[in-house]
Amino acid sequence: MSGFERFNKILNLFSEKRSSLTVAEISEELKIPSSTIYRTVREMVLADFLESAAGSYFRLGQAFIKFNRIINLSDPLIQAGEPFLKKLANENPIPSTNILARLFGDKVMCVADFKYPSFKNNTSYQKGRLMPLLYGATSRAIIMQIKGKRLSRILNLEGLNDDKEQKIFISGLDKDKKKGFCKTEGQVDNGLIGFAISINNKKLGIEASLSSIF
Amino acid sequence: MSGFERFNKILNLFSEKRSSLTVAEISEELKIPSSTIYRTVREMVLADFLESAAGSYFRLGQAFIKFNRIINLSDPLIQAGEPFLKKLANENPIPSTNILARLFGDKVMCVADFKYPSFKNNTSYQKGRLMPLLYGATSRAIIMQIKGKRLSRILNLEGLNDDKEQKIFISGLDKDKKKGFCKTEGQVDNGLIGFAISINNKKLGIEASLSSIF
DNA sequence: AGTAATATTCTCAATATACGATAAAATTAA
DNA sequence: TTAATTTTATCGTATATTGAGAATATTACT
Repeated sequence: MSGFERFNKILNLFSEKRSSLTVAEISEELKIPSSTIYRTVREMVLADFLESAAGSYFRLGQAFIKFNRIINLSDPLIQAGEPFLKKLANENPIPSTNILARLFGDKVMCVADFKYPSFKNNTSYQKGRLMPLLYGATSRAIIMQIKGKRLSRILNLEGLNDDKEQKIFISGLDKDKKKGFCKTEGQVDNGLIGFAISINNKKLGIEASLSSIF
Repeated sequence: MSGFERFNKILNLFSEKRSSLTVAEISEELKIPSSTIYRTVREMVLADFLESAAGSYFRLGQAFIKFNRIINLSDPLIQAGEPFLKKLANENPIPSTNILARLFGDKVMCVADFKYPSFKNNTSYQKGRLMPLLYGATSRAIIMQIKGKRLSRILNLEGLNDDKEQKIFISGLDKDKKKGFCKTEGQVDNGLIGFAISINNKKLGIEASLSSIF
């Protein structure tokens, strides 16, 4: 295993549910001797990718907050779209959450959001959370842009293996394409309605969507 | 140079001002052959720490957005303090920005903020931005907690080398300690006033502050 | 405080792997 | 199309990384 691979594997042990780990736990998970993990963890702490917490636990470090800020300030999609999100929320007569989401590999991630103050529901699309591609208007308006082999590869990855089902799904997408927007109800969050349109920029390699959820 | 070190050095070339780089630029900056950089960058792209942009440029990748979210959801200081920030802003008769900041090494970083909607000024303390320790109430309420050798080591690092000046600075801190809070005017942002109190938790190794700026 | 238990760092020799020079291929620009 | 640039692949060598185990430091407990 290469050095970087280990580094990456360690970080990916951290999750919403498991936000701190001991060296012993990391060592156990990755089946790597703890002397090696100690060394790597020390490096990562020094570089602020991890920080040591109480009880010999380690947590994700401030480097992520720092780099996240740089992305927010510089990402062309976020820069272009964020002001628009507020406008959208304020002009919408119904209180809503408004989301800018992007395709990364075979997952969708919300990269910017604006929640109208009086909108009280919780939505599953949250900045930084990876979401599956098949459900919800936010995701559909993205997958709508993909076609041919790439599309069916992704559908398979997402568990839509059956040929018939794929065809039905794709013909549904085609209808939305003609309409120019997606509307879904309760596909992701019970009781919530999503409206979405596609955004893309070939030059920048961006496949995204803009959506309102209410 | 170790693999991890290179990885870290590459990431730290990215900044607010320079948010995308080519392999040639990275190679030039780090004085490392581009064949090596290509290999490393490829690994980093694969792991979502970088993403390729238009014109053979590379940008910081979505991994940072993802891990930043995990931190926001799990960091004990943010979890405990964030709801309080809103309350503070709403109860304050003057529109303000309210900030939770933490010490990392020898720099202060804002980790959570809440800006009252009608507060229109821009403040230098922004989530994820590293700030120097010596100026502004936000930082003073943190450095107030440090003493002895560690304090003077940090003061030296921050450029306060003169012995006399150090004493003056420290006696100023002592006065604030007695008062129990810090108040500064225009030390960081012209025309803005900051109020701050210290927060710390030895068990968690957290040295922080809660501040209102208006 | 003193002792036991854990956590962390250090040492060192074997080995894997990262390195960089260069060539080849692929992509982009003209 | 050709030329220029970007990216990947190859490969022998040097070197950094590895893991076992010892040594030390820190924490927990009595």
